[in-house]
Amino acid sequence: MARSARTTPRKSASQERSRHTVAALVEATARVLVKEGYESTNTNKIAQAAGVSIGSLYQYFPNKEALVAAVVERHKQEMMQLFREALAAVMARPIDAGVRELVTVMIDAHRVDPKLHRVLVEQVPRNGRLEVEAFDREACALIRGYLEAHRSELDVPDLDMAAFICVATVESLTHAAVVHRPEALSDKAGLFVEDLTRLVVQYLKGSAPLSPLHIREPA
Amino acid sequence: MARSARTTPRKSASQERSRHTVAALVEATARVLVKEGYESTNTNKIAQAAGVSIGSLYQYFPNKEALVAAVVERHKQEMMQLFREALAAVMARPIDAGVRELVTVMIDAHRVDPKLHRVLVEQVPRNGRLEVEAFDREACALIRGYLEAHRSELDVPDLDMAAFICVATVESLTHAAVVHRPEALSDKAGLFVEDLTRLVVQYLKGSAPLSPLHIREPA
Amino acid sequence: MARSARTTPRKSASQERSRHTVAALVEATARVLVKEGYESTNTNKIAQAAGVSIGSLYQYFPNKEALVAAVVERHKQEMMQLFREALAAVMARPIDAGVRELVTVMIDAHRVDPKLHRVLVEQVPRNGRLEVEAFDREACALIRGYLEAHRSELDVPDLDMAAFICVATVESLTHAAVVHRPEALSDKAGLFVEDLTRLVVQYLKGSAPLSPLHIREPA
Amino acid sequence: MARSARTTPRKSASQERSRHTVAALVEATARVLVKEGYESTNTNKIAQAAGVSIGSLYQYFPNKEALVAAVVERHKQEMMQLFREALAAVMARPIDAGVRELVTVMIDAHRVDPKLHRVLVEQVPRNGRLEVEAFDREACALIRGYLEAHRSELDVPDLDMAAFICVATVESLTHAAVVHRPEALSDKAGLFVEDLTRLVVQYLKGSAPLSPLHIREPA
DNA sequence: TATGAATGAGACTTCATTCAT
DNA sequence: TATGAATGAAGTCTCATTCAT
Repeated sequence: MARSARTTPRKSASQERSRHTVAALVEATARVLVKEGYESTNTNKIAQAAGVSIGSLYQYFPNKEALVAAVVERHKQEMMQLFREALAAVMARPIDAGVRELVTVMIDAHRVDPKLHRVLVEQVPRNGRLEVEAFDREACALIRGYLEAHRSELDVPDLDMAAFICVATVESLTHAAVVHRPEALSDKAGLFVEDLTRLVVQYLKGSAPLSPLHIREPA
Repeated sequence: MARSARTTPRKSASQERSRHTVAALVEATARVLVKEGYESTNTNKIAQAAGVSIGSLYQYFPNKEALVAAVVERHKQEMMQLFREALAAVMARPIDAGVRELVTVMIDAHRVDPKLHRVLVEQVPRNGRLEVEAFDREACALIRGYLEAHRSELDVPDLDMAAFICVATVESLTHAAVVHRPEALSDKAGLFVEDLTRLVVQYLKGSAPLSPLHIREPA
Repeated sequence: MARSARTTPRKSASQERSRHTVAALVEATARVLVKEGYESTNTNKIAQAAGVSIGSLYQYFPNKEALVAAVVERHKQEMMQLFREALAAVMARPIDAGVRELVTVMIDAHRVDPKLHRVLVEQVPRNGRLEVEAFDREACALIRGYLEAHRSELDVPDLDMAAFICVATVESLTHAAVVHRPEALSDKAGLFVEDLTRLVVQYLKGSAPLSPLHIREPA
Repeated sequence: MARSARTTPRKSASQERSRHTVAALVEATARVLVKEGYESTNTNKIAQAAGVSIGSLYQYFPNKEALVAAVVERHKQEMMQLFREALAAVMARPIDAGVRELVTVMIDAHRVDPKLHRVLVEQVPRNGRLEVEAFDREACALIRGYLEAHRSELDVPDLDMAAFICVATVESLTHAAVVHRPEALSDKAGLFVEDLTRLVVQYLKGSAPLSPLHIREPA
């Protein structure tokens, strides 16, 4: 199968035309992915959709996975960019207002190209190499910074754990809502945002410690 | 063909030998899936692993997808069974104790066959037909029953939304922890369970109305 | 492939139940052939259509070809029977009335089970063994007898050739009309019969010898 | 699938190399068909016989049927070409000389590649799509033109019917003779041509109205 | 650098036939 | 004698990738 190989572009596309070809290929991959699904996506279709010969495709990408990886990367960067900007804008605000804002931004981020997002999350195999890795390390690190800056507002023992839980919770609930319960976002607009915000904020602020009696010893 | 075709078994395996063959095939599919990953899994390997001829495989399953769907179904049923039992046992207990128990069970459930679970969730394409659908409707319905029974303890506006959020949160955090942060489960044993329980319980009990006033000092 | 083998039934179906099973299989083969076409006909479908197990099928027929051959044979016998009867009834009548009658009978014969006839003629491969052999030796022989009995009415040099030409002409034109020009049989009812009769009768009676001038020497 | 799919080539083979490949495939199909018969012909054998990879075969033809269809088409064109030329050459000649010439040409046409012709006619399933359609519409139309030009020589009520009968008669008798009675063409050379010519000419000229009175004494 | 024809491994699937029960 | 589960040879077709032009 020769399905070993790297997942990185072949040349750095220094020249103008090259850059254009590469961009066309990545864009075409995204389009084909959305239209056909991962299984039915193949390099011939991609090349055709890009208006590029199959030979040229392999000039720039060593294999199909590399193309998909490029799409994933581009998509991640777009979402991350929104997230970074939102976080910067929110850094100084207190937890609950900040979280609500971030939650709103995450939902919007999932709506940038929801069909593509869905294909990437649901159909693209994640073999270690090719991580959509929703609960991304970078997002965790960024959020950790925010939490640190607001340490005094929080009541959690471990910031790493807290960051992980926040990121994972928001990401997965947002994704689930966008994909499986679109009505939760439209019908009862606002309700989902509020609930999700409350979920996170209360967790972080830990207003009501659980009664110590209920703590079970590890099995 | 763009991957059409059904995903349901071909005969109901009325006779003894058939039943055995079908079981062997499903089991073999699970093993191959874990060992090879979804992409490299093919009907020949499955037939061989099952000690069955390729012809017999196609006697009972129209294609690879149907085999994988059977594995998914079996896996879902196993997890659901654990979940149902736990819920029944916990029904009378108050929210915080109950949630902690359920969270514990869910984590255990993810450890029944974590490698298989991971493959099913991460690599099996979910084309609508073949839903792993982690945040399963059935789980939501069951949890909704539990929440209803404890309505007085709760402070949430919408039980459907609450059930959805609980299920999705626990499922995805548990999965993420098992898969991406195994250390969170072993290193700081108990901490993850506690955090996750707290996350859910505080959300449900809504003890702290969201307002910037509620800033608490660290414990 | 093991596609060598005989084309004859395995047992003589001496017993009652056997005879019934054999008949059911032949009938089922005909039905499946009509419904599915030759290519898609297979022994499993035949067995199922006959309400007989695949094992039993092979008890009576060594292979698929034998089943089809049995259908062909049955069909040929049915048509032949009509032909024999008509010929007997017509034996004493003069050529043109006789031919008209025979032509009419042949057309009717093609309408007994035209769908089956079409499948047998158009789709069943004729590998020497399995001859539909439209211009059948037997028909030629029978017709030759009729022509002999009317030798004085005829103007043909060679009765074998004449019989062959008559049979082949009527058979192929009738078949072509039934299959490709059904309108020729319905729209202008009678016209086709008249034309075909005239074609044959004039040939046999040779009313107008071709002018000897036009005879070309063999190349 | 019950044999769906198209029967038309995939690309039009614009480039030189392509054209060569396509030609090689069609030629190889004809050779394999003759050597192995339709049933045993398969795409692997064709590709190998063409000295082309199986992949290339599928680049140009979607399936075996399409290849066979191309062979049928080519064969039909070749025969049609002979027929058209003969018809043009004969157009001005009177019916009996013209018909004799055309009959001779048709026999010769069947001898261009008689083995292939036999396989195409006898073994290739004719599923509507893939019509050998011996009594071809085009031939009927051409002959109709010839008959029209000689309307005054004829005594037939309907030219369409007459054209159909001529074409069908000559085609099927010629085929039957070539395939089933080769001796009729060699042993008594000329006799078959004469008989067939007489058959057609007398039918067309209708010199002898059908009536029992017209009994003639043997020559 | 671009092109697209060619490649061929290998996946999928069918179905005639056997054989243990 | 009937059954139908099992077999596996054989065929179809796809698609990632190469390479001559």
